[in-house]
Amino acid sequence: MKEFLSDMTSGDALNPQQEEAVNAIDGPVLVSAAAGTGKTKVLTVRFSRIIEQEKAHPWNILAVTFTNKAANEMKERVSSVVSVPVNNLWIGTFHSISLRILRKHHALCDRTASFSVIDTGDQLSIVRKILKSLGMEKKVSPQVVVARINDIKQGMFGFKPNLIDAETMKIYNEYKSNIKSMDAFDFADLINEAIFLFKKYPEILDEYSNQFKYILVDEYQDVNNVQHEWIKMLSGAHGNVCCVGDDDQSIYGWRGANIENILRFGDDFPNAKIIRLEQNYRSTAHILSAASGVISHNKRRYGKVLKTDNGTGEKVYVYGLSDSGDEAKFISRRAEELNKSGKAFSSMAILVRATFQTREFEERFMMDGVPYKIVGNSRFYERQEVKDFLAYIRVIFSSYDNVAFERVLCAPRRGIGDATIEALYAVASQSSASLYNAAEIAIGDKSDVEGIRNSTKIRLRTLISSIKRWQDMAGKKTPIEVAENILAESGLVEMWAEQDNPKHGTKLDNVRDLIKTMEKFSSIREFLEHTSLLLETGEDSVSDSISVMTLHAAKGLEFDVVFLPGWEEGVFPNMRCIEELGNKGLEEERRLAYVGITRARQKAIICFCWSRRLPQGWTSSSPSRFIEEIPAENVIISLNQQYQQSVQQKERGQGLSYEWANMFGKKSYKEYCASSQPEKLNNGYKEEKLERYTRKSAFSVGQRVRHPLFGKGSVCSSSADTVFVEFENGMAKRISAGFLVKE
DNA sequence: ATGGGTCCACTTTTT
DNA sequence: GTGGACCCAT
Repeated sequence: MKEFLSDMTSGDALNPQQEEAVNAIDGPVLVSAAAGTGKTKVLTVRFSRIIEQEKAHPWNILAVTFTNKAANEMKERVSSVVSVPVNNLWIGTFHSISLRILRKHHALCDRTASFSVIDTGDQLSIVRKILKSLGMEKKVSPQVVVARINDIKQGMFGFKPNLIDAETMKIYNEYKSNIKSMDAFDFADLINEAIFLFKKYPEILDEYSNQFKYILVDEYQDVNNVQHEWIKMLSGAHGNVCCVGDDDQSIYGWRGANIENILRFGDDFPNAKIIRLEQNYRSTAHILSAASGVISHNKRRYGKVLKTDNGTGEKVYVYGLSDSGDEAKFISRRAEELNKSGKAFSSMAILVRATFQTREFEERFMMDGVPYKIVGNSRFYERQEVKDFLAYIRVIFSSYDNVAFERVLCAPRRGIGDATIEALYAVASQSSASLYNAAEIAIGDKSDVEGIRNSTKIRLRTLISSIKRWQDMAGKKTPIEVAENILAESGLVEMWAEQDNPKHGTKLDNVRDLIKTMEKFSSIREFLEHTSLLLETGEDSVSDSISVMTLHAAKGLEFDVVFLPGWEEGVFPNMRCIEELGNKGLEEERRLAYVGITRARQKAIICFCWSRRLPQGWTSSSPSRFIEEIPAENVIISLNQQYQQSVQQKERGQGLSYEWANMFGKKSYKEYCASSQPEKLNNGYKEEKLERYTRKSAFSVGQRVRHPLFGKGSVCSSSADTVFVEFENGMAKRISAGFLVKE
């Protein structure tokens, strides 16, 4: 088996704990690997060592990761050492591995070989339809129903389905039969159906557990109950399972991840060996202590001591700014300065709690000419034009795909509307056929479907014949040729051109980007599989750019400099998390904070704002409790001038709130500033420099103003042309400066 | 019956 | 800025 190793890797320098983790090949092993301790290295070396010791062939090792990104990285690393075609390797996400298994046994799960995989958006439109048909559209929001359906499927209710009320169950069952008639599975189904197969057909389980002699699981702390069962079943025969994870980085509880799975590994797998990796190779001591300080406030955890030889380094820097625009400006300037002093933009990242925060940075970077990229869930596949285009491809591939066909009917508008679609659905359910089949029936010469006029019938006929032509092409030509033909003849291009806003990249360009990736696929089927599991799109790693992404997307990555904006109560920790899940939610938020800080090799810069532009409007906010939780000796806190003024204002008016009192160590704001106001930032960046960048506003903070409609009030914060005012009638609003008169 | 308009609430994190 | 629900002119 050594012949598969292109290179002997035993020379890789591993520390004693890593070495132990790599060599404990047989039997259950849990590697508790804290941030930056070489977890990926252990996994890949272990992979090749199994082969090196002639324990198994490369295709007898199953490696499961959580994200596609992690899977791709692992594939890359492994294939640099193991000379086997990537397609023979079983490295992938739970979803992609399950999909591979289901494709092979599709008939046993009541699906055709070309079943499709639907995404959350599709789920939403199906549920919307169901709610309408049950007359419940006013009663529950489809989002809530979809979330609930996924909760059920992800094993959030354990094995007690009686916890679910009858109404939800009714929708749930309706949804299930809908999906089946569409010849589709949703994400959760992929894993559930695999388990179903294993249970119902023991010979299939045997087949796979014999094949997978060794199982490696990455990010074990994020495994949900269903995935946990999946692993247990596959490893049951031999128990050769190695799970790597960090309980302090479990951040997918909302998706069903159950942190208890990692905490109780020893109960699940008796005689399990537990190995801890605590030597950190990534960050400096200040950063590590800051992160450890924060996470130590969590109760339910293994607890660990992180060590580093990387030197003391710089303290974590915390900066208070007046508003989210200032925050973006500050980070943009700071990044530019660091870049001028020799740091590549690509070694810096901005990690946000929620995607809406990225917008402010996009705008700022565009203005300042700082190269940036929004990483990860770019929502590319959720773009309207991408979905439009993919709908055509999906219909060509599977005529059962109702969601896609409905979209095709209406994009572009072709004189077919709600009434026709409803009529078609009626036909479909009557003859238990798909929407597409219903259309085929309806356009027949003799058919006379109620609610469809003759003119509509002609339009439908044109569309169906186009689709038939494309289907025919798909059998003979390359995916790209088919795609180009669709673009040319569907009318999509014209529609997008009309909708396009010249400010952004055009919709056609976005779709062209997608079409470019089709090159890699020899069939539409392969291409759709790629898109259905939302694999990475283009590699836009062309230029040296700063990365902007969510904290979730940042897990597993590292950067020299990490900016952590938006550390305010409500944003981070996120209010809804705490409301919905209480202390459990708070602990998960704290783990996110831990993930964020530990991404940094050299510098971690945290920001918080006095007022923030949220999607709904402006709010004033107080600093995140996580800031207080950073040990004082590892952090420098300072406030910009506008922030100071705002605090003074507040102090004078109604006294410091409880958060403030904590924040400043029970001192008044003035005492606080006197004692700890730092003159310089670590690299000589002076306070006044930031001020110079701040455009003068017509109104100063605290200024009394009058508005023609809302009456008198005082200014809380203001930028050049917008002012945030707290009115005497209790309202607080963001007002354009032109409407305000000084009192 | 269709589609353009306008008003509305809504955005936590992802396979 | 975004998508959906709803209204009204065609």
